[in-house]
Amino acid sequence: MVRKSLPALSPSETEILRLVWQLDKATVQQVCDKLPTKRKIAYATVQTLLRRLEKKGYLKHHIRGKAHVFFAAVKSESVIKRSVTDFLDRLFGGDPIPLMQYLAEHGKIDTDDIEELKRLADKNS
Amino acid sequence: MVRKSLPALSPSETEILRLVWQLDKATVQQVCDKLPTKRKIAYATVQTLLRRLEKKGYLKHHIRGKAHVFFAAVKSESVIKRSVTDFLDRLFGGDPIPLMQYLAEHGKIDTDDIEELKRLADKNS
DNA sequence: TGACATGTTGTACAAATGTACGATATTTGT
DNA sequence: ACAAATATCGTACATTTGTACAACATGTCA
Repeated sequence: MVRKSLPALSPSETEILRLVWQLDKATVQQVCDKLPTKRKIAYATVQTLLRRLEKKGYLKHHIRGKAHVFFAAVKSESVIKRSVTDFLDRLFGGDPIPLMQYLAEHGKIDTDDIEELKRLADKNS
Repeated sequence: MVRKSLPALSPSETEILRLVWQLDKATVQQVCDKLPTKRKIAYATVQTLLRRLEKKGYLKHHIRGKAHVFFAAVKSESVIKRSVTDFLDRLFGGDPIPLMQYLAEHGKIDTDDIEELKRLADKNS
C-alpha cells in the first residue's frame, strides 16, 4: 500500500475542500452557493480550484447529467491532522497550549464546551 | 490613527516571524540556529524571509556591528489573532469547537491543561 | 428538434512564494 | 593594516497560487 502523501493544500484549496466535505457531494454550482457571502469569487475560479484538488488527489468526481459531481477522496481527519500540525508548528512551534489559550481567552469557547472537551481528553488518557 | 492592516504572511514567513518573537531580537544567524533541525533551509533564504517580513512591516531592525538585529514591529497577539481566525475559517468554517476537539482527542492536551483553560474561559464570561 | 442555459476544457497571466547564488561591504583578530 | 570571516544586497528564477475568460459541448424544455 503506497502511502503517497498528497501535495500540500493552498489556503484557497483548503477552503473549497471543506465545503465539499460539508456538502458531501457537490457540483461547482453548489460549492459556489455554499461560499460565505463575503467571499466573492467567480464560478470559474471555484471550478479551477476543484480541478486542482482533483489533480492533487483530494477529490474525485463522477458525472451527473453534464455536470461533475465532486466528492472527497480522502478522509477529512487526515487533512485536518496535517493542517493543524503544520499550523501549530508554524505559529506556535508545535505547542497546542497557546492556541487553546487564545481560543479560551477570546470567548470563542465557553465553559460548557470545555467540560465536553475534558470528557474527551479523559477518555483519551 | 491609520490602522494599516499589514500584507498577509506566507507560511514560511510566519515560521520565521515566530522565531524572532521567541528570540526577542535576533540576527539572521541566530534565527538560523533556532530553526528545527529537521527544517533544512539556507542562511540566504532566512535572510530573504527576514527582509520580506521587514518590508511588509512585521519586523524592524537596527544595526549591531555589521549585522542586522531584527525585532518585531507588531505584537504577536495581533498576528496570532489574524492567523487563527483565517485558519479557523478555512478549515472549519470559523467554528473553533472541532479544532479543540481535535486537540483534545489527540492527546495534545491533558486534563490539567483543560482545567487551566476552564479558569480562563470563566474569567472571560 | 433546435435554441438556450448551463457545464466543462483549455489556457492565461500577474503576483506571491520558496529558495538561493554571486558580488560587495565590513568587522576583527593578529 | 590585512586577510579571513562574516554580513548584506541585489538579483534571479522555477513554482504555486489566485483569479478568470473564451470556446466548445451537452442536457433540457418548449
